[in-house]
Amino acid sequence: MGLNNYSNIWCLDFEFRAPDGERPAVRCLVAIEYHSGQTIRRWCDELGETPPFLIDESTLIVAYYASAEMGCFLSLGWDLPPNLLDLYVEFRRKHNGLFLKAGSDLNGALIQYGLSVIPDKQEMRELAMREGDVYSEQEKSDLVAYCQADVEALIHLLPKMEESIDWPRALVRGSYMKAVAVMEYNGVPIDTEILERLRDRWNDIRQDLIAEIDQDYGVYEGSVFKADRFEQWLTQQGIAWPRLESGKLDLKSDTFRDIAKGHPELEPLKELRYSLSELRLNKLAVGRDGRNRCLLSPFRAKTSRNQPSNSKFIFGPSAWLRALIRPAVGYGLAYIDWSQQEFAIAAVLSGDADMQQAYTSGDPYLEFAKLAGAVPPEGTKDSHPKERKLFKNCILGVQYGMGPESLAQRIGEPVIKGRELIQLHKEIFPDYWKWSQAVVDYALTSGTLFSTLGWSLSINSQANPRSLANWPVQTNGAEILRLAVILIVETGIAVCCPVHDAILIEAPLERLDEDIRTAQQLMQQAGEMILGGFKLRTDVDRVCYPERYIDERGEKMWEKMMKLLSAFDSE
DNA sequence: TCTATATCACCC
DNA sequence: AAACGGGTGATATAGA
Repeated sequence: MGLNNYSNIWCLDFEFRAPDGERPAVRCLVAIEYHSGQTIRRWCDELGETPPFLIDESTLIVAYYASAEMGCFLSLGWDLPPNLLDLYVEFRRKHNGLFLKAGSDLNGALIQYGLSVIPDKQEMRELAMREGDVYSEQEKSDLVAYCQADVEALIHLLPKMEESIDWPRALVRGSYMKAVAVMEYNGVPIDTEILERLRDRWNDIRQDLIAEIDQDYGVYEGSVFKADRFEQWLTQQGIAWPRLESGKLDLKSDTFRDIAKGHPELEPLKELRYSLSELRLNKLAVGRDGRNRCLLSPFRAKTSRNQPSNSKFIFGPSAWLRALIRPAVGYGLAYIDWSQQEFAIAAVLSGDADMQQAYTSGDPYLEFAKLAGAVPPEGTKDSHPKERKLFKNCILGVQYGMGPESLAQRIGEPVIKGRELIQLHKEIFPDYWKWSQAVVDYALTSGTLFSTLGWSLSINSQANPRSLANWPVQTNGAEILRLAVILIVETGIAVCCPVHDAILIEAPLERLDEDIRTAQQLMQQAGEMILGGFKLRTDVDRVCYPERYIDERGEKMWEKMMKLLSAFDSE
């Protein structure tokens, strides 16, 4: 397996315009065949219904950040190539965890391999991004030349990177980049009418909230919370307030919550600070067709997770804003997520049979509580909610390496309770703890961790052991997600986006349930592929037009905002 | 006055 | 030194 398996290797790059929320508008394409040097240069009006070169099973397409190029294929109505190698992804894989001064973009990779960089031409990028499609002959030729420089760089980079390409799994990652392009092309349907109203009334809502509540405090200057004014107010009221080590007031919402218990007069201010921190939707990237689209930034995180911009992506800001997600007429949506995915992954990777059994029981949190003797065998979620909550917090905390103090704080119990819970976890799932320690030891001695499908992490000596122990779990989770997305997109189901351990799909109402079933099967299958046959469960949130997607955590906030909005609009 | 840093809030 | 993993981003304040 390798480059010599292919009779044609086309390195290619497009220039295109893609404003926030819109699909790419192609400007031009340059492709160079690696062996022959055959060069194809095309302005968009010279591109037809199929690519200007043959793409078959013996062809390899090579690009840097290939989701962009695949997005251009989709815009042009072309079939996506069967074999795709993304040098960005392979570069990330090879250097993940290392500090790269020049970063991981194309120039960063060129520098890393001692190749000459491409001068950054701001004017060329602006030329590609220009509105409309009227270009002079000179401009066209300049932009094509700029595009060609990138492809020539790829031609030089490919042999330098050849040795470190992780065949054949690089092709799986390439397939994911195709699926990413499809998801970015699809996007998430948004209720643009309410979005516009919220945006228009943004400042009114802010000012209204502040004016109403701050009259009793006088701690805001315009819309800015001033720490020194708050300090004055505290002195007047004779309230002692905790400080950070730096000497500044500790203004965490948790601190507000704790103090407000003894000083209920703080309650409205606490609420106000919370509400204001939630007002964020000005950067949400919504196209003219009312769909949220943004770069999903695959493989950006150290764990290879996608890392879309939180402000552009509808799943980035707080959960109440997700009520803006609404299927179009005749359509439905389904948010399908794996149940307790990381618990299951840890159970399988560690080979801890009791953890696996706890997962298989259907409710690992309750099962843990039963194994610990805190809940009788016949107990249920409803009969023992408090116990279940404690053991749930313990499981979730342990996954991230939480200590007894933090756990105790989280569950609002004395430290001894936190210690007791973690001790129970150690006694009941000893194989997990052995494995977890072994991962850290291996990481620190070998200097590298690998996932099932070859994603890797280079480790330096000051690595955080909690981070190391969690890395295989999160990384294999990311791999399961990628496989599932590849499989689901390939069946033709419309996937809107991934959300770490979940996938949002869209379908005409008459096909929705069938697509949900298929997607769930494929999500289970993806889990089995990574976890040696272990079966992961999934949960579904199903929304049909004219409903909107409501995340229960944000329901109250959404209603509050809608109330404010209609109050303003009826004025 | 502008930028860097610290801190915080949110997501999975 | 801290003791909750992986992230992005807004904001207030300190510092150049």
